[in-house]
Parts: sequence; C-alpha cells; structure tokens
Amino acid sequence: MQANKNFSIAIQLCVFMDYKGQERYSSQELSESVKTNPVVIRRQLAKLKAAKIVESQNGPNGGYYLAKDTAYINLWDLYLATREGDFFNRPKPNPDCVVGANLKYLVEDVFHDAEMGMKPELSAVTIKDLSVKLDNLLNC
Amino acid sequence: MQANKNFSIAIQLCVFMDYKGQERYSSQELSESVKTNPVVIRRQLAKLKAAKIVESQNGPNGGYYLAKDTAYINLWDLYLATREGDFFNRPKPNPDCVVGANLKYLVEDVFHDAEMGMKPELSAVTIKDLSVKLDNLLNC
DNA sequence: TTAATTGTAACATTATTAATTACACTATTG
DNA sequence: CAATAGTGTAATTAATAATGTTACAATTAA
Repeated sequence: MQANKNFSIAIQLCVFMDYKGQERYSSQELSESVKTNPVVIRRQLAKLKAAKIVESQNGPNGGYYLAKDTAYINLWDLYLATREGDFFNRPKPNPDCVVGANLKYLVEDVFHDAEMGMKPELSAVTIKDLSVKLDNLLNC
Repeated sequence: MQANKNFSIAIQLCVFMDYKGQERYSSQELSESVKTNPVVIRRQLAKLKAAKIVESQNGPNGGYYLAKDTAYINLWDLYLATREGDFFNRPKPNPDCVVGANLKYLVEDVFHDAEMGMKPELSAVTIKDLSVKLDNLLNC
C-alpha cells in the first residue's frame, strides 16, 4: 500500500513543469520523467486537476500545465490532493475481540492529530522552493 | 505497501496484553485477536522485543508479555519499533531526467520534518491511555 | 523425556498496485 | 471539414508486494 508514492509523483510532476519552462506538457513527456505509463500519469493529474493545481487542454498541442504560480503550491496541497483512504492502516475490526473490535475508536483521534502534525512542515515548502533548490543543486 | 499496518497491529497487541490481565500470551492467542497467523504475530513481536517493549519466554507456559509499565509505552515508541524503509515512498530515481534523478535530495529534509511533526502527537498517547479509553468505551 | 512454546527461514498464496489496451471525446490545424 | 494529436477513463492483464503457511530447530517447564 504505497498510496503515498503518488504524493512523491505529484511533487515530481509539479517541479518538472516548473523547472522546464514549457507552456504545456503531454502525459507522454511527463511519463518519461517518472518512467511510467502515460495513463498512470493522467490518472494522477486527474487528482491534481480536481484540486485546481493543474489544468489541461485537449486536442493537438494540448497538454497539462500548472494552474497557478508555484510559489502558491505547497506540499500539503499536493498531499491532500493525492491522499486516499486512512492515513495509518489498521487490521479489519475483529468482532470476536474487544480490543480488535474497538481499535478504530481508540486510535482515530491520535492518528488524525499525528497526520495534522505534518501540516506545518509540508505547508512550509512550495514547488517553487524545490525548483530553486534543484537549481542550486545543479550549479555546484 | 501498507508497512504502517504493522504499527496498528503493534498497538492492538499491546493494548490487548494490557487490557486482559494475564501474565503471558502465546502467539496463538494474540493471533486470534488480530485474526492472522501466529507466525505473523511472532514477526511483529520480534520487532517489539528488539525495542525492549515486550519480552518472551520459551517453552511450555511460555509466551509474550509487556516489558514495562504501559504508562511508559507511547505510540511513538511503537511507531519507531515497527517503522521500516522510507516514510514517504518515492519513484525510483530516474537518471534520464534532472528532476527524477534528484527528487530524493529535494524532498528528504521536508519528508523527515513531516515525519517528526507526528512525534509530539504520538508521544502524548500511551498504551495505558488507550486501555483506559477502552474501559470507558465499554462501560457506556 | 515429553510437550509446549518461541524463532526464523523458505515457500505459497493472496491482494494490491501498476501497466497496458482500447476507445470515446475534444480541439487544432491545414 | 478531415486528419491528427491530444486528454479521459474503463476494462483487462501483468507485476509486485504483503500476508499466510509449512517446517523445523532451539528452548524450557514439568
């Protein structure tokens, strides 16, 4: 269950689109950056579109592009856009065991709080920050 | 890759051992609580043993037991004990793409910080807290 | 000495994830 | 307005990862 691999892929796609200065990117181009299939990328981008982080244009010369200034796209935005299901997985509730039956209720608050504990750290970093960092990295 | 399901299982095992007041628990008993195979449980418990959270005794009437007062076992302890690999998964570095090749370096700091952002929340909750909460839940 | 237990490796199975194929839909361009 | 290059997404297949199982050695209590 590497659901959160999609989070990293989303980051990579956004940094890629920011760093290269093109107007639009086809799912084919983007898939080469991540080394995967264009359809996989389109599925990821569908989530980012739903979160208003990217937009797309159909037809020839179409493709994807960032919907706003990358100084206003932070990693928490991408985290939420790609998040799915529960943050921490749990075994299925077990009705034959008082603990197994109720674990969900015991941990739901603290799991939620733990997840929210990441928000300040992830919010503090934007795609632009990462592009700049990449630039510095390459000029050394 | 739901590696963190093991975290929930570890919590369940510890609460189970605290809540029921037995001296020892066989992997068989514990596996029934989680509805899994005893060997799976022994593998989890091996990690908790390495972290000095549980101990075990071989032979007849042997089994597992908590190594210390549950007021001194918190969820961050269990998180660390069951943690494996990277917190956020990433696609494999792609040498053919400047972004894909360097993503790791771009995100390692913020991913680490995000993970540490959970520490205060998880440290604040002990196994004893959860046992008490379970008790309250059942007496309503 | 027997039986009940942990410890762990090797293997099998299942479930999840990712890749692929296929094709409808859209929009640009000649 | 036809051809083309793209997105959108469903259905299927393949690959991978997670989990479960078997087997057996080591340990220890009775």
